[in-house]
Amino acid sequence: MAESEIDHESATPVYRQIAARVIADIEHGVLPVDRRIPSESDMVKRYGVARDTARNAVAYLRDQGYVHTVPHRGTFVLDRSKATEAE
Amino acid sequence: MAESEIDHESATPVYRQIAARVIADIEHGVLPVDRRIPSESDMVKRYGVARDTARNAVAYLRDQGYVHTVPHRGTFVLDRSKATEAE
DNA sequence: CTGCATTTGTGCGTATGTATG
DNA sequence: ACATACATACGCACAAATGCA
Repeated sequence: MAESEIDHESATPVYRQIAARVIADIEHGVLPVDRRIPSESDMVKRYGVARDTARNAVAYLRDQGYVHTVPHRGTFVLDRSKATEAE
Repeated sequence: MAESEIDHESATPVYRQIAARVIADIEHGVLPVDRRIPSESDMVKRYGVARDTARNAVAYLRDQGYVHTVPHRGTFVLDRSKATEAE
């Protein structure tokens, strides 16, 4: 389903829209635990956004406990089954 | 914890409060001439303010002749001993 | 070991929109 | 109208670490 384009007019920030896609891929198993999610550059190319925005999306995912970033290697899906979230 | 927190209720703008700290560090030699002052990101993290506010603080410091900014490098302490201020 | 591509880290420049006092 | 402040978003440049041929 490619009905998913970034909507710059939406009230939902672009970085949240991108994060939502990654989350969906995680939830649907497209991105299993330990799998590397698309790099910032990938997001820039795929969605035509600024790197800043891609970084924001990744930061958000990290914030939500979905992934963890390894410097210079990438950002990987975390195992949330036994997550210890504080919300 | 820090005795020096930003006071959002103060009549003194947040950016001026932050600038005042940097100035104090300069005056006290904590930040010697040519030393890079905390980046905008640092200020954002340390004081929990928006980048816009951090930028305002730096702009103010520049305005007062305390520092000079080198694009993509950082903002550095100026030698004011022989300052040529226009005031 | 060397060179190169990839990827994240860092830092500033700029602009827009929103909200408050 | 204006200053202050926050959030978002695009752009540019360079550094540093990693991985692999």
